[in-house]
Amino acid sequence: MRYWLMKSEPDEASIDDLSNAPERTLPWTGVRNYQARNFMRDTMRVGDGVLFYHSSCPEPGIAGLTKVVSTPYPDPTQFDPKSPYYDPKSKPEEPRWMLVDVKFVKKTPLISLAELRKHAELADMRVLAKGNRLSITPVTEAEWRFITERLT
DNA sequence: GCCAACGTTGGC
DNA sequence: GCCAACGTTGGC
Repeated sequence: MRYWLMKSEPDEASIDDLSNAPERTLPWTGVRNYQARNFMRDTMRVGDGVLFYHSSCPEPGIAGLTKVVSTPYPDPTQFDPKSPYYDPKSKPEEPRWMLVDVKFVKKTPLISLAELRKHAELADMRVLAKGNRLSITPVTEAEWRFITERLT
């Protein structure tokens, strides 16, 4: 069992959108970064815990707890010419972008970026590293426990 | 809107 | 394979 933090712009998919989705589950579409893709394709397992993070918004921070509920499969938006995530270089017989489904577990009071930065226990979190732009980052068990037991 | 940081592209 | 140019991310 591993732990992750996944960023989503709430304008596109917020924790409430996830909560209101059928089965409270959404496919994690739109990742177009190889490192983030590799995490979903190669390392994630069904049942992994996911911190759901709101980014590029007035109040960035952790907004809820979710979990991985599928094995990897091709992101359908890469083949849809009308999608902003369309990738003309990707072919169905050799899909470039893979994703997993993520399911709502619970909403948390928003744990802001500033709050996360206050705690020495979280100082090494990948998502807080200077210059980090990865939308999916690993979270250690200690970080997960600190956040889920102490900050929510 | 700014801009630092980073990933990708493409010419060579 | 190098690396400059360009595009994107994302907090502020």
